[in-house]
Amino acid sequence: MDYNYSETEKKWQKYWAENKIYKATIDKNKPKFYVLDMFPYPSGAGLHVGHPLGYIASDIYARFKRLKGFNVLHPMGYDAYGLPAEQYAIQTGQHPAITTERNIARYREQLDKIGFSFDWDREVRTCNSDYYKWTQWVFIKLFKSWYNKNTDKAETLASLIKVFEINGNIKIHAACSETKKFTASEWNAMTEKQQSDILMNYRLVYLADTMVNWCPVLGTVLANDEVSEGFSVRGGHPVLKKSMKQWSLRITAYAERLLLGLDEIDWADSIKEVQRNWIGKSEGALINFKIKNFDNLLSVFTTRPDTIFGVTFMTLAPEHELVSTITTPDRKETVNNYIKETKSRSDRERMADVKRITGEFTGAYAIHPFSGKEIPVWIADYVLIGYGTGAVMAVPAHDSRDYAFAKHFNIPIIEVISGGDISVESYDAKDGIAINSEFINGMKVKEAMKTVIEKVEDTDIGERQINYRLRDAIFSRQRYWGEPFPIYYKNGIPYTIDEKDLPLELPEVDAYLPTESGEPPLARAKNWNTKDGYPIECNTMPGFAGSSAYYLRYMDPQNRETLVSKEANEYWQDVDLYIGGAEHATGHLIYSRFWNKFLYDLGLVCKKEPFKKLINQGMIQGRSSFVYRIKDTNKFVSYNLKDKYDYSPIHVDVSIVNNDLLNIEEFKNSHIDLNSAEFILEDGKYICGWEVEKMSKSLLNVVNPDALIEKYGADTLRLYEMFLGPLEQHKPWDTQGIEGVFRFIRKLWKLFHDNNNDLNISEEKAIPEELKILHKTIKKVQEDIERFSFNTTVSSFMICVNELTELKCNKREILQDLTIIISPYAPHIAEELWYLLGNKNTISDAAFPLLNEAYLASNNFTYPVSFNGKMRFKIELPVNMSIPDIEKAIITNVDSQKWLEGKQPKKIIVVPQKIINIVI
RNA sequence: GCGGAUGUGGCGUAAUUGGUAGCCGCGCUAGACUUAGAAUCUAGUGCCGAAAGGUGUAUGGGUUCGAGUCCCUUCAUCCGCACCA
Repeated sequence: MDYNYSETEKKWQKYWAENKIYKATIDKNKPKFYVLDMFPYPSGAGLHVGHPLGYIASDIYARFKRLKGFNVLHPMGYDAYGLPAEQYAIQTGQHPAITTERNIARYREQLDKIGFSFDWDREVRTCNSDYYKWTQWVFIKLFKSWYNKNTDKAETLASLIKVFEINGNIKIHAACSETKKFTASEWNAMTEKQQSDILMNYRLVYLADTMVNWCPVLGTVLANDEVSEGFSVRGGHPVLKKSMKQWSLRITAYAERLLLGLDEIDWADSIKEVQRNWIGKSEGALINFKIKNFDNLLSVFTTRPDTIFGVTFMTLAPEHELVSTITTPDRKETVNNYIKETKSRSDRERMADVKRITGEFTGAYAIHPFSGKEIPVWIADYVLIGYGTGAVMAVPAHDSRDYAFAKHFNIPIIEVISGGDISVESYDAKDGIAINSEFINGMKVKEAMKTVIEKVEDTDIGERQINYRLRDAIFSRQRYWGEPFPIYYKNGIPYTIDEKDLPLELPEVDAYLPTESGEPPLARAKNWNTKDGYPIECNTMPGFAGSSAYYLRYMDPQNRETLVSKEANEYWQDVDLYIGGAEHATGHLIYSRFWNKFLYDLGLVCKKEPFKKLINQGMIQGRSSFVYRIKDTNKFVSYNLKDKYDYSPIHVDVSIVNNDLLNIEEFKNSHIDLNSAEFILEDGKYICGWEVEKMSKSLLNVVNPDALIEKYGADTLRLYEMFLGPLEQHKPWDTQGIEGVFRFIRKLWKLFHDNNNDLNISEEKAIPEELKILHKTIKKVQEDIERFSFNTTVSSFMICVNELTELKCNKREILQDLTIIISPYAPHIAEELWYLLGNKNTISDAAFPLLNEAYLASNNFTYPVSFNGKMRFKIELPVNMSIPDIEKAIITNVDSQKWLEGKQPKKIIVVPQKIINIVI
């Protein structure tokens, strides 16, 4: 009999839950620490071993911080709205709430078994009306706000209306959709509908006709981050571009602040880079070109104003509004045909075939603003209507796309920046001297840019401009299982539902499908009207709505008056450590930063950035096993013999493979066709091959944490997940290796117990050697955990226990501190040992032992001695020995003589307490 | 194409600041205990070599007394973005 993990773990989990050991309350005498996991979407498949990786890491960190005297907030909840439950509902008629509830129960059961220190009293579920009330509430705030570029923050719409009434929109500097200028009297004369339409251009959530990503299979529009290469990220269904009236989030107003904020937060460079990319800032100039014979101006955005004298043609997107106006009659037919052709090509086709160069001349000419030369105006699909002005000044000498186009259509190429060879390729680098460029000749690129922009502004033909790739986020979904919009329509004008009437609860419907007229499922709801009979919005909010402020709600989850109280927000402030997957880089992580900045502007939260430190845990990959079927037979050949046959590899369930050995009986029983299978064995065994793949049901390589907990206990699982390797790295799961950690747990137990499994603790004083082992471990563990190196701490625990076992150390003085430092990793066994040592409180209330460097000091140091950088032997010398003495000692040493071979060393390098290197 | 990350034994990995490459664990080999197995324990285990020794951190080069670590080159894998003007 040794350690009974199963009984012990259950006992302490019960104790922790019943005594609410992990309940967090505001305590101003203690510093706060907020550790957050990205809350899961509770899928029907339950957790596999990859899911809890991040939760275990954050739990260890949370428990560690608590031992270090912090007041730790460590909550958990569920991102409960989402497509899978709804798709399931469509198929089965089962209400998604029921499926979701069931999945949550299963998740909770699995999570509980792992022994997390979550404060479950703070649980949130995005689909609960007392939670989504606040999602709707923020929506209303966004609806009633506009972005003032002068103050660089969001303000309430009332302030905007006041300005309109006095000055119209002439002086307003706002983040807004394109709006005609109007005066105060014009404003005051407008109908309510007209005013509403104008205000829509300013609101931070707005209703507008937008080109959206329409996914016919899912029956809904999707945001840009939910689409990848023309397919939906969830489900992989084709996505089309379509113009529809949709709610959008004016996240572009915050582009610059979202970009700047990245410099203040401690996130991995890779993910910051992804966000910078997504925001896609480019600085340059907006320049207006006159068009020959027309009054219209053609404005283009360029990041290379320095190359303006190299413009030899202009290119418009085929959808550009000027195309129909300026195309000459003789070119009309050709141009129209080209437009028609481009329209028929989907985005996906366009992307797939980037190399194809197409375009047509419109017959019109633009006038160069400086040289006055005539420049032909073309249309081509390499220019995107959605970016900049949808038109470019083409400089073939210094832009590779323009170059390819010019070559293809035989348009002149003028070199204006020296440094490249434009007969071969375009010279795109921003490095060189301006030539053939009148007033900027001889200037370097940077100076030339500045000079041109100044001239452009002075002569009133354009202005300095910054562009962003970031688009406003489409915020409505034509689905059932999401937050209803707190919006109703009166005479076609959208109004918000009164805040005091929130939450607007999700209604029941008879089917989770669009109506026959194509309206979203909510249109099926009975009485989906206000009490005055006005129709309520039928779209629902997207997945990221509910996750955008959940970290705030955790601070004050039961508050019925507000999203988060000032007191709670000022105490918990922001998330100190956030752990989750990198797949949310451009979705959740950018939306919630936006959401937070908006709430900050309104004075509702005190921090500009929600997540101070972010760690993206790596993916746990599956280790698939294979058997090899000889073609056209029911015979299977063992791994090392397979090459003698013509075979095909077949996935086999990893649960019937142990250490690459196939359990033949279970394999035969796994399918009727295999009952009569024959095997070609090696040494009487069937050896399976293996490969690292994604962990997935279909590849038969899913490993379930419950089964491992059953067999080895939660502490072992926790330690092993950490032991696998660095948290941020992707790594394959190999169940085999867990045995080593399991042995370690039992070894730890044995330190405290005799051969009869009776507690056996000595009260004797520890010897220096034992103290050195302990304090070496304390030092290593606290250093490693602060740099999130969890795998190395597990090794140092093993080393520590190995060394103490060697010394047969069972002294309380050592073991009690060891129990504390190990408790964040293996909380159950630690709690049990703590209890057995006679402590009455929970180990979570213990203090992390203080490091005493004095125990680590040593009189001697064992120097590795190298000759020309190669280590040859070791020598133990006193640490206080002077360098000349060390040199003397080493030169006269017998071992040195052998390596010197009678030669005189050229040089001896002594790095005290590091190394000795002799150069010969 | 651009940007980012990674590359060390049969496998997962370690080496925090340029200072003993391979810690810890898996696996493997041999042995002990056992009727047998499991479990446990002991020893060994980068590669070549009987040994002495040589060699070795994706590749090739460089800096240095000394490089897995710094610089340059090439290659491979993964991720993100992709006509963004």
